[in-house]
Order: sequence, then C-alpha cells, then structure tokens
Amino acid sequence: MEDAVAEVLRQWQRVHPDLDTLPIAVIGRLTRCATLLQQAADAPLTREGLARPEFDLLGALQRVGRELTPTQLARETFSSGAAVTKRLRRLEERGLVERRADERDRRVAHLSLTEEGRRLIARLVPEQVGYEASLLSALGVDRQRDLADVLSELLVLLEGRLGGVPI
Amino acid sequence: MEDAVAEVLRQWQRVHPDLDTLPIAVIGRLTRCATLLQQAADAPLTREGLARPEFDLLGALQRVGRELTPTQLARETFSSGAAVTKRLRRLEERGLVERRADERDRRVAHLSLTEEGRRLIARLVPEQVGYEASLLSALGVDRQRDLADVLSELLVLLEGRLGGVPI
DNA sequence: AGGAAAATGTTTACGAGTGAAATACCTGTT
DNA sequence: AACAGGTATTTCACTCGTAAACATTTTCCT
Repeated sequence: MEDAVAEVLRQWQRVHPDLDTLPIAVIGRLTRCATLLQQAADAPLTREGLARPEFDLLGALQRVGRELTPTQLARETFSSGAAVTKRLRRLEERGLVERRADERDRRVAHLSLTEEGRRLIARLVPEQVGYEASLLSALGVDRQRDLADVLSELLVLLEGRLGGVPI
Repeated sequence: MEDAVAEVLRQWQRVHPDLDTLPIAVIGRLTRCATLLQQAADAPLTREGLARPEFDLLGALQRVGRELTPTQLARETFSSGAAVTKRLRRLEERGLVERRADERDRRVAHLSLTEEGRRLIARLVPEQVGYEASLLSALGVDRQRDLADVLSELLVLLEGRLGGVPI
C-alpha cells in the first residue's frame, strides 16, 4: 500500500527530473501526518467543547503543577501572547482557570486551574492519551519509538538553528 | 542535547506516573516539528509574497502538468473547496493562474498556470526544495530516509483509518 | 530622584480557514 | 417536458491566530 505523497513525488520527479525530492518526502509527509493527527486526535477534546490549544493550556498548568503567568504560558504552549490572552478569557469564563494578581509587580497575573478545571483535565488527559495511543497502535510500539527518536533529533536541530528558546 | 518535548514528558510522568507517554512523545514532537518547519521553510516563498498554501496550489498545477478544476485542486492540496476559492481569487488577481470555462458543463472551471505563473514556480520550486534540504541537512541523508519511511507507514495507517480519499 | 528603556499583558485590525447555506447547473427518470 | 436528486463552485457568518500598537508598570542608569 502506498501513501498519498508517493504519487506527488513521482509527479515532481517527472517534471523536474534533476530535483532531489527527499525534502518533499520528509516535509510533505510530516505536515500531512500532523494535519491528519490533529484532526483525528481531537475527538475526545471536542466532545468536551475544548479546542486543542485550550487543552494544551490547561495541560500546561496541570503538568507544571504551579501557577503560571501569561508569558510563561505562551512559552510553555509555543504560542503568542495575544493567543494566550484570548484563550484565557474563554477558559476563565468557563470557570476552568482563575487569575490571581501579583502583589509585588502589578503587571503580572498568576493563572491556575480551578477545582473544576483540575477535575476536567485529570479526567481528560488519560482519555486523550489513550485515544492517541489507539490511533498510533497499528504502527507498533517499536516503530513508534523509532519515530519519536528521529523526530527528537530533528527537533533539536530545528530549535537550535531557528534560535532556540532562551530561558 | 535534549529537545523541548523531553521536559514535558517528564512533567507528565511526574503528575501521572501510570500514564504511557509514548503517544505524547510521538504526536507532540510531530506537531512541533511541523510547526517549526512550516515557519522556517517558507522563507523563500515569503520573499516572493506567496503563502505556503498558495505555493502548494501553484505546485499542484505544475506537477500534474494539466488543467485542474477547483474540486480537483482541493483534493490535490488537501484543503476545503472554500479555501481553494479564496486562494484562486488572489492568484488570478496576481496573474499567476487563469481560468477557462468548460463548454460542456458550465459549472466547472479549468485552472492553469499563466506564463508568468509557470516562470515563477519553475524558478521557485528548486529554490524552495534546496532550502528545505539545507534545513534538514544536519540530520543526515540516511536519517532523513528513515524518517520519510516511518512517516509513510504512519500516513498509510492514518489515511486508511480516517476514511481515505476514495477515487 | 528622574527619565529613558524594557517588560507584561491586552486591544485592535486584519487575513485566512471552516462548515453550512446558497447558487447554478446537469442528469436521469417518469 | 418536468421534476427530483446530485454535483461544482461560490458566498456567508464565524472563529481563531497574528503582528503591531497601546497602556501600564518596573528597572536601570546617571
């Protein structure tokens, strides 16, 4: 069985016979897999009325286990400050996240999960990860580990090259 | 050297000691790599005032080597019909793509590259692919092939499971 | 102390994608 | 011929992310 990118590679090869198509094979498949996974993997979230970026934000608060400022949340979820502001508004309105003012520096806010947010995320994370595992299961655990390892290598290189995240 | 996801995995492990984090290792890294690559890899395109999805559309016309209808373009670029409509409007305004009416069925349109579009894409594709190759080069060609192979396996599985594209 | 510079967070204007509805057209059946 | 049903494409209303501008507050330097 052949994937959807194989035909694309053949087409490019025919039009540009001298072109090295390896980058397309890697990047094309990477972005395609990411798109499909993001669509598919969000089913448990969507049932709870959460979008993936909102889930990521809640998850960040859960996994670091302490309050975070909006800027820290932006770093932690690899997103812009403006995006975090918008997501926080929705999550605060839903009562999943609460805000505490810093008494020393009046610019900064400290965000934490409410009791309800904690309950939701504690229930949702195992469900979500389990569902993701089932999506990947056909690949076999060893093959998944191979994939995670190569991707980790690539990630180090990309983050280094593109000006990694300074602390 | 460690990638940005490794710390996230440790944090989850500490909060949910019984959680199998392999799916996060795979999917988290996959989406993070895809994001970084898409930001980084678009530099040559951006210089020409093209967005990635517009480039993909032009590329599809170039590599199949014949006219395509909007619906075929949507399939070919994995996007929705509405998105194709919007992109076509911009590309037609820029004179890179032209439209021919079907004389038999007056609903359908046939899109093709203009001479200018052909010139642009013929120049841009080798430049773009070369730039992508340089982004990946630190990984080594063999490792890139490994990656492409696992991703191809995964893609087959995902496309099969998520209701692949019937002809 | 005092003002420039930097940092934090929010707001704003805008562009792009989406699903659903709308539009226009074709095809087959009666 | 007429109509039901299906297809191709566009439009619409909406959501979300972004970059840039903004307001506020702190820090730094002299």
